Amino acid sequence: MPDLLHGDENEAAVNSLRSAVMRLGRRLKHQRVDESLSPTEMSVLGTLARCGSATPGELARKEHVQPPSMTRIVALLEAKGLVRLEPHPDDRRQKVVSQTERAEAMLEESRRKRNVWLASLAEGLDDDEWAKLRAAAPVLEKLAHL
Amino acid sequence: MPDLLHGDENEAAVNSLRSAVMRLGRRLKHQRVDESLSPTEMSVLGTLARCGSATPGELARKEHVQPPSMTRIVALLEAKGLVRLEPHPDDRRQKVVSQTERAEAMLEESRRKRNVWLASLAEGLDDDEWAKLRAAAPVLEKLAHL
DNA sequence: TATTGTTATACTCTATAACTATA
DNA sequence: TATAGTTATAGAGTATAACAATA
Repeated sequence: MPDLLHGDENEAAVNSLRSAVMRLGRRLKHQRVDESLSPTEMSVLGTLARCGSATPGELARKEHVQPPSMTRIVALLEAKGLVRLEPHPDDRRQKVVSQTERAEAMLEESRRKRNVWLASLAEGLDDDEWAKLRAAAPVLEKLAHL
Repeated sequence: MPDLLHGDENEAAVNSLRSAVMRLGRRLKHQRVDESLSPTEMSVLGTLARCGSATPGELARKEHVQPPSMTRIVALLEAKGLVRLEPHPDDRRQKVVSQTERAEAMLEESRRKRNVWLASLAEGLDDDEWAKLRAAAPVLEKLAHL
């Protein structure tokens, strides 16, 4: 029984995590690397960069967004030339969304910009704190999908 | 030069963190412990529980929200009987916000409800992962305020 | 009949700008 | 003149409900 050992600590961690996630989320909203891209749009591009391509439904599930919201997001990305929509080979109801070359270039550029923010953060965190963040990052990702 | 040792890992962590924070934030929005309380309202109550009392301006800065937004949030909390507003002793422009007994009871109740969600999460994370979350939680809090 | 995606609509949260009162 | 808070308004992002097309 793993959690019984640290039940209270886990609960405290969840409280702390929730508060921190909400506040960090608001900060991240303001420090967009690209002014014209919302956090979710950015996240979708990141997913496509990792997975190659996906249907709108898959993207909606991954981003924890309802299908109509993803329809809108994909349409915005397409209008910006960052995403391509193609018919699904097997199922004519579905569509296949994939990133364009322009999206790849934009992600590279945004990575460069992110380093500026990263540098400013690095001044406030020590090695040990960074190590803890690196260790927790994959767990947070897992948590977001659990 | 601390960060040069793990510069790439830190950058990857930041990418991963941002994505995870945005997705987790959306999940948390949906799993409110109290349907009638927004995440920020909840966060404000948490802050008041920790700090005792604060002015609207202090709360706005802590939550990374603009003053007019905090005005609205405080008004909503007051209407729900969770917060009390009193005149500032030294400065008649300011106000002092503090939580009511009802807020304390509600926080206790919400803590109980949170355990349900916690229990479901515990099934998906092992001891090691929980340890990483516990270690990173204070760093995330710090990051949110940096 | 179930599922994928879309359209139309409304809501929640936050921001900006302009204003009031106090310092 | 500067600061704390408020009012009024607008905008971004998401949700729900109803619908179309395909399985």
